[in-house]
Amino acid sequence: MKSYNHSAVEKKWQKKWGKSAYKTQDKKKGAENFYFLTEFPYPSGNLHVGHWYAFAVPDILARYLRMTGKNVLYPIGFDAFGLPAENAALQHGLNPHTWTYENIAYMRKQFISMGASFDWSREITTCDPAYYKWTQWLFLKLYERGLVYRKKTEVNWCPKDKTVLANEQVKDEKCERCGTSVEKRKMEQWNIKITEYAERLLSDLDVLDCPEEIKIAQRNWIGKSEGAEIEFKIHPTPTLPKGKGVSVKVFTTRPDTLFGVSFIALAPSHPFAKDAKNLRAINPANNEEVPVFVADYVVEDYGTGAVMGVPAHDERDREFALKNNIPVKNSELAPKEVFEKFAQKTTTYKLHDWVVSRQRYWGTPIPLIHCEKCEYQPVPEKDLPVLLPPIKDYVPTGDGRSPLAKARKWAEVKCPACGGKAERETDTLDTFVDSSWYFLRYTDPKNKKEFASRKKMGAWLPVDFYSGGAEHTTMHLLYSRFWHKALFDLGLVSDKEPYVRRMNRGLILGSDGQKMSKSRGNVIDPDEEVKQVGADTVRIYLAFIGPYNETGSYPWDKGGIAGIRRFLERVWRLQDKIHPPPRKPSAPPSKGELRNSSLEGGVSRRETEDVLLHQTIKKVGEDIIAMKFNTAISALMVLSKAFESEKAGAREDFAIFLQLLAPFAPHIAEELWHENNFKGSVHKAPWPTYDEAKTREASVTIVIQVNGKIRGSFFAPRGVTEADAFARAEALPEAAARLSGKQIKKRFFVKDRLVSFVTT
RNA sequence: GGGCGGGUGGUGAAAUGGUAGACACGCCAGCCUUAGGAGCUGGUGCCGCAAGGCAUGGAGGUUCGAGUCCUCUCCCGCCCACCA
Repeated sequence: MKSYNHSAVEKKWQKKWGKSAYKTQDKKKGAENFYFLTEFPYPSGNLHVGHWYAFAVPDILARYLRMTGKNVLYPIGFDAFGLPAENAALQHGLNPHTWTYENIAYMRKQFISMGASFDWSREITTCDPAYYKWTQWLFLKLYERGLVYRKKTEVNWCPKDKTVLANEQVKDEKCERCGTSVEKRKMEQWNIKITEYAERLLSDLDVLDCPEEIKIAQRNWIGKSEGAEIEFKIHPTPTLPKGKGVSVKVFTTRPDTLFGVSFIALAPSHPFAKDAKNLRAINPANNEEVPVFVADYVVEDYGTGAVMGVPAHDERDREFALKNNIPVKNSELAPKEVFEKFAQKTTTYKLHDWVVSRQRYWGTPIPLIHCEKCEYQPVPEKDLPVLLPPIKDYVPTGDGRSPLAKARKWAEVKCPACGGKAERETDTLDTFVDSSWYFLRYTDPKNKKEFASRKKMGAWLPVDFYSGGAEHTTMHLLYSRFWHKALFDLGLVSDKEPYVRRMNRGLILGSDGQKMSKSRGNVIDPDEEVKQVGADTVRIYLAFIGPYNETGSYPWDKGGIAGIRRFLERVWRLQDKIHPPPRKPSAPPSKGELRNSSLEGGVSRRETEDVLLHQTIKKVGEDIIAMKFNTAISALMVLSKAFESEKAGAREDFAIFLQLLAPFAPHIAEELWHENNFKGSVHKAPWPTYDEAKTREASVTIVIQVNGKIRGSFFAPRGVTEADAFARAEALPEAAARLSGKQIKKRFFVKDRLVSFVTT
């Protein structure tokens, strides 16, 4: 027999499958559609182990679903706009476009080396004008509906480089490039009214099938809080506008502490902040005058940007009061009838509107035109897409605008409304906009007339299962849910929620248990691992490392991967044992079985094997669906060991084993399938079925407990009666010794499992 | 400070309230050998010669029976943070 040459096997099948083997039709006779989505990657340069974890492991589920008869859409694409491309341009003089597309080409090859069953005919790239035309179109739909508005928002500003900085460009409040302290600066930005959907985003979480922790994270992010606004009249002072009705509204969740108020605190940006020193506020409940302060701890855009200071009840209020020699009023709580007179019930959310303007080059151009006379006008649909113009100088402008503002020819246009002189918006869109609708495009990626046709979307949406990283639980997941709801209201999609089921995967750490990073020197290069042990081994290793359905973190272990390789070597050698049909009479029982069941139940070896086979088919299928690949693989290992111990294995059993292995190790399974003359492709073979009755052994082990301690066990036929079990147990010497001379007060019987005695 | 996850052998981990540690790594012993970091067999939670006892971060509780349920507490990780 040939030895297991993983690279020959993998290359051979990857070549045979090519790019079209997993091309998905919108309809397949007799097969139900299943849309299985994984978050698409940013084309950062090359695949790291995290990519393998994100794409190769879910591929197990995609392949399994296909074998169970589902018509599975498992697409791939690239979230290709973003800052790193622009940084590469600035630092190394590369063109962001070239940089991005070269990365994509390289990563595509790596994805193929994974043996992932992506439908490459549906590949999408968000920086492709054919894609971002529709990002712009959808953005304008939201604009027309009044969901997009302009507002002054704080940005990070580097005074030396005279540029806006992204959060990730700010390290310890200093500019990453020059080390200058970053300032906060207010700039006009485009905002999307996600807060208008806060209530629906909250309530529709109930229908989402995902772990409770994801729902909780979203609820907390939305941060609904029931509270009250209370108006404090301001004692007139010369500096404030004259006239009656000058007052400060505070927001509180504890209006009942109104009697304990000893000061008012304003956010530094509050309109009265400048005059705070001279102001006195009047508590409406008791007409007491209290001082007004400005305090850093009051958040400007939460509540009303002003709080009532109750040092007796609030830790931060107390701290502030102590520092400023404000008296602490040990209060009495106000009765409901009293505070309700002054407190206006309100609901606030922590969720902020979504700032989508970016002063960046490498993003989707915002399709708006500014005219002196007509203000902002949308770019007419016939002029979409607004193409990103090629430029040579990616250095940001000194006034905080995107480098695009330097492309004068591109920026200067006629106003679509009045035909007068006008200028394009030169900011680009946050890349979270691009990724808020990408899964819609996968259903109809080549459509030139629509972002996706109703019919195609109808075939696949909503997404049946969405797998991704925990870091996207709040931002991306919430943005895309919002976007979908907005499109639903516009009548553009048919579902209120984009995803039916969502799961977060864990994290792969370096072998030192630390997060993988170049600076720590613990980065694993998947290409190198694939070269040494093969893609199948790396796939199974990652799936085996820990439960995929939990957000734990698992260190990469060199020894562990060698163990998986050993497993596949053993699988390879199993073919030596294959015996052609008809089945041989059963072989003599092994030691293990003597210990187990054959003495008691009188079962033959063949029956015992059947039980294990049926148990394994059941377990592997159930575990794959639950994304518990680690225990599925363990079951396959157990089955392979059982086959190994046989002198000659049945051909049909080996076929079943290969079918079970196929989703995990697609190449070796296909090779062995082919080499042993099974028909067609193992990946087109149906998933093996099991007989529930045959998953149960004929004999069971009954455990004996006396006063809560385990004192022994015995074999009995399955279904043994309560009376028989007690009689057998009491007769057993180890139990009898504990029971003699005592009175049995209580007996418990758990069918096919346990008897328990309680004595005096 | 808030929220959310976790604490089980030397390690990654298993375990519908019913024999804790499946499977795998590592380690130990032996076999084989073309002397390889290969393969095979057996062993491997802790204490103990044994009988037996003790073990799922710690302390209580419920139960015939708790890793699993309840209360308190300590520690670790992640996310958000002067969010009233």
